Amino acid sequence: MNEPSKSERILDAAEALFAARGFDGVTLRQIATAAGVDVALANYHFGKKIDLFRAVFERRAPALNDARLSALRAAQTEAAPKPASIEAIIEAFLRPPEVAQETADTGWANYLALIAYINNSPYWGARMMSDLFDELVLEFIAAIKLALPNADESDIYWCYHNLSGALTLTLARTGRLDRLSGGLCHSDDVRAAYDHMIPFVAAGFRKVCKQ
Amino acid sequence: MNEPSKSERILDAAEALFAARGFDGVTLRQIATAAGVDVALANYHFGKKIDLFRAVFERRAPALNDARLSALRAAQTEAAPKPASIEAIIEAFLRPPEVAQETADTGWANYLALIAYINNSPYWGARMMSDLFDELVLEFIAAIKLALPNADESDIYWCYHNLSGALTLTLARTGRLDRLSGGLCHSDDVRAAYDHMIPFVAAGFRKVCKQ
DNA sequence: TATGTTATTCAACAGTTGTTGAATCGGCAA
DNA sequence: TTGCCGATTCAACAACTGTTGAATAACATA
Repeated sequence: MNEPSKSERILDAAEALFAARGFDGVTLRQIATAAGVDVALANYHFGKKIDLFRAVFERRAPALNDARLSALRAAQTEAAPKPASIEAIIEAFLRPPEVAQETADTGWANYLALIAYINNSPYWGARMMSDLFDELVLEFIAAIKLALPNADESDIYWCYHNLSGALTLTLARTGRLDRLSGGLCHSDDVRAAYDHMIPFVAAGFRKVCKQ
Repeated sequence: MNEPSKSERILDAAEALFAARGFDGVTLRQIATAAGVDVALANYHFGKKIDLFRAVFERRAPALNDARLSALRAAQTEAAPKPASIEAIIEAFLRPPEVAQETADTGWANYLALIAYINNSPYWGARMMSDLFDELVLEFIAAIKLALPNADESDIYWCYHNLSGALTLTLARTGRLDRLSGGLCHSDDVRAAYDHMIPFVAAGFRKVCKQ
């Protein structure tokens, strides 16, 4: 495995630090120090600080979108000619981030925590989220409409909102559940989080959409 | 209605700005300007910046905790001698923040957005959240155990995790659902958000805890 | 080798940050 | 009035911020 370039090391360090402390909580000097490079190099490669942030955010998005979309297509193919079930659709939406979180590469875990940070910020992040992920989400919404043909469209969106919230908190890995449960649940146990989230969300969809 | 004191105006301004941009995204000068006071006054009344943040965070917590706890007790009393149902318990947990969000006082909406910000940050906020709210949450967990007597304890905690995530995203009011749904759903419609969240979450609990 | 191009560092800038100590204001008691 | 004390402002500090232009290094091409 060859050494990552300095430009990649900057992205990695920025990814980890932005995820942990947010955009304003990190300085370019902290990033540069963590990456072992000079402060000016970040500007040289990526421009302004906000552009570095965007570069970090965009780096892994295509891979995540691709994994989710192909999982959805696989579920649809398997169920054909009937539409895929909500359980299968939600599984296609949630397993890729689970796999990414479980990877030895901690960069993926950092990246997903960064997504959680942006998704929850009422600030400028909303635009960036929409630009990168809305197209894919609408693909899943369309699939859900087929799975629940009699559901009100707005009900489906509100259910997706709940799904998105549960996923976001899981991605953030705050570790609060560990303390709350007195050690009964461990946030390290990514598998358990998703194994509980998938049936939880699927049941919610069925109930609210009355099917 | 008498004018708020300058110290209260500082808290109000800090509440709104911290909620919108996070701890590091706001300067004391922005807060002072919004409150119409001198920069040094925040230090005089509250000490360091982090202490001002904590003061904002602690100001409305007791009122929220009280509202939730009395709603829980009312639900339990009404159901006695049987235990309160999960639907009733979840309603007691969620309606108080909904009412607070609907209040004409925008301070409450700002405060709840601030809670969402902290609850999702892997950073130092986790400790503050636990200190203020865990005791109350455990009260609700205990009630849920009575409602679902055969459930695994860890399953209940994971379900609460999902509930907490859905609520957190609702409190954040990012407005992302508005764009995603093409205007079909409005984040202003707080009532709709909670009317969908409560049955969604209740069904999730029942499914995962097999009852 | 010499040359041009890219990558990286150095040094410094103007502006902003949280924080503080002294000064001023306001009301209230003696 | 006088004196006192909390509230508020003023002025300034040292440290840090993002950003830039020049200087240097590394490297490919010819």
